[in-house]
Amino acid sequence: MTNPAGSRRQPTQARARERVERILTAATELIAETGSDAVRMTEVAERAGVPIGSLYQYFPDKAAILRMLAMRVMERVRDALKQNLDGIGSAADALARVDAIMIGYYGLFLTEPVTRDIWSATQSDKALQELDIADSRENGRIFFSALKHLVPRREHARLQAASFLLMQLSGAAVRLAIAVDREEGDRLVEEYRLIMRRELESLFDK
Amino acid sequence: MTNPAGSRRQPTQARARERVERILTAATELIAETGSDAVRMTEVAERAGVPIGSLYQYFPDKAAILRMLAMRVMERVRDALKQNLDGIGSAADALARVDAIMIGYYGLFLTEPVTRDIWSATQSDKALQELDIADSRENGRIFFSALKHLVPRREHARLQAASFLLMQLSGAAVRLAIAVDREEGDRLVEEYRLIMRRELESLFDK
DNA sequence: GAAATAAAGTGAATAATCCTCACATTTGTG
DNA sequence: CACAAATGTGAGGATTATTCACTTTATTTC
Repeated sequence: MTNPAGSRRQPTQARARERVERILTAATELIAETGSDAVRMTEVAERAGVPIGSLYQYFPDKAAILRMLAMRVMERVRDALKQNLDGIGSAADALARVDAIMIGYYGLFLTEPVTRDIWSATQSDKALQELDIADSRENGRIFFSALKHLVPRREHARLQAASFLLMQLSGAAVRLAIAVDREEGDRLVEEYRLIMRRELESLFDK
Repeated sequence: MTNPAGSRRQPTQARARERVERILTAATELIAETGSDAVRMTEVAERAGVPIGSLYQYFPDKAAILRMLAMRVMERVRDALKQNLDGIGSAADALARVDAIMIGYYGLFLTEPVTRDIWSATQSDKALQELDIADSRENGRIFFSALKHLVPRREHARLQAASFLLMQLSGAAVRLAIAVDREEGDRLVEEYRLIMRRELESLFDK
């Protein structure tokens, strides 16, 4: 079970790794074109230029492909989060960082429609919902670590809960924003940034 | 297309209405037992004690059944929302109402696990995600109407965006809370109530 | 560098499951 | 009661995910 997207053979040779990439690329394109439900395994195989059997060599089932793609998006978001949170100096600094995180988060999906399509599909199965929650939890931990030295007197339990919750709410806000038209989405993200800022101020207070 | 869950024959005779109820009940039970993905149409038919053809008499496809169930849950939530928002007198009153709404919202899923299972499944298909957004929008309108007389000077666009966003975030917060263990869920809902309260205060301010 | 082992590749065949449709039965109506 | 409308039925067609027995290619061993 070393393959986190499910358990099948792990590609070790370069040839196999390329093949897996081809499969993922083909799946991504098809999801963007027709939505994840309408994607057929044979289509993925055909577009990737591999026989159907090869798909099942590396992915236990169709959902695993989507899971893998979702995990890659999550990784990118997490990397950006880490980078944005690195070396926070003060409370004021933290507020600016969080603002930047949200703008970047939203921007990622706006500028890469393909990424958005994958992300939207990420709710489409129970395993993915669990993955999403685990992801928020992990991001929450990172967020918590970055902030806790700024609020040494704030009880940890609350700060942890707030971090976890904010990560999940941020995802929800962004998902909503990219699902509506651009103008409204912008307004929603702006409003959410105010909410987040206020929550942080509240954690910093006293 | 009078049937909002899709378009098929609308049951008019009592016999047919009962049948539809039996189908929905059976589907609900199976979703609770195995998750919506694993539910087979033949199983639903068998448990409901009707032939497979009858399912398709009233539901165009499998997703329509889930859609119908989700809509019923949404209706219940909406009714509770309306009731809780009826005749708000003051800003302080509004804060109390919103608190009650969240507690009731969370409580609904805690006390009725079956309802929770349906609700969790509500993300499992694109049409349902759209339904969820439309639902938040409608709830946002109701929320907006209930509050706008309290903040006549606040620009409508922002209040509308905030209402819409809060309804969606509330759903996300509750979904998260019921997905984790009880203790943590309680803490998350509590934190979210603070967030919501602060957002309202901010709208009332100035 | 030949033999042995492991990894990767293959696609026709199988299995799972949704959904249809032509016909039977029941209910409502003049 | 005769006729129309609504409802009920389930074997089977259609689609599509997945398997698996076998071949080919790469890597390791001696």
